[in-house]
Amino acid sequence: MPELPEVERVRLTLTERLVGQAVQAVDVRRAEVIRGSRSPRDLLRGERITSIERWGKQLAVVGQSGRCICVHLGMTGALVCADAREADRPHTHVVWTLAGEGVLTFRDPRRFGGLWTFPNLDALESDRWAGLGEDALRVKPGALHQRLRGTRRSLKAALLDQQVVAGLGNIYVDELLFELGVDPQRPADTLEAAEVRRLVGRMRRLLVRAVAAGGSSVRDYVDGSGSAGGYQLQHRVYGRAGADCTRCGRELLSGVVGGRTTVWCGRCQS
DNA sequence: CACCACCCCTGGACGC
DNA sequence: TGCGTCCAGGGGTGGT
Repeated sequence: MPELPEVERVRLTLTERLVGQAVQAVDVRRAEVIRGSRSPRDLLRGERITSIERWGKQLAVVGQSGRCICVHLGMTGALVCADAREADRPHTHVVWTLAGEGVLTFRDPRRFGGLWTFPNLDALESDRWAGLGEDALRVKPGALHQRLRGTRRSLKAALLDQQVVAGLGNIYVDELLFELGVDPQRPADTLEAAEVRRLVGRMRRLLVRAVAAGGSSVRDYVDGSGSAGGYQLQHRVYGRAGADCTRCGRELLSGVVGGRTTVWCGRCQS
């Protein structure tokens, strides 16, 4: 579930709790979640954490040497900095013991997420993040228009594609298309420049509001301090198939678009 | 290029 | 109570 707003909440909460802390020990309980070197040094043992970065739905925990760990939360991943009891929770695959007190844990029941280690942030950016589109909070209308023009897929499928723009998932694409009043099946290459400008503006507003509300906790998302978000209470379409459109009252439709369950209003989005 | 089926994996909801 | 089935959607892959 973690999309840009949730991952940004993790970044903000971990920045508060983790930056400046030193990693004393690393316990890898399930090695296959680490794609890349498993050397304790590469997992930041003995390092002080200097920053937490984000690109789209991915995070980087950066150490003083420049070494970094890229974290992708997948569907059910959580990166939590809390007291040592956090390490006892099921599906906790990696535990970093911090020098002061407390631990950082990577937990992921479904294991769609994972960790990638890099010698420095430049290597992460060039080897892994270079394949992503621009971050959804930073992309400019011109650049996005360029990408959308190049594909005949549905707008929904294009916006879900992390190579087009990084950070949106099923929840926020559906919410955004409702805000825009645009049919999810509309071909991406039919949007005009003015429409893309409006899309970028609404996308930014939607994401900023979702971050401010703590992100969406639909099932099990929690931030870097273990707290759930509240934006799920403001969803207009996601998870509301069959309910009434908040704008016109008509029953919301549900179907598969871009390979994903999609909810929209047949009247407001046509 | 676009779409599809299928894969990774677990938990929760639901029907009987 | 418990069991089977389906679904959730972050990704990837290989075939049509």
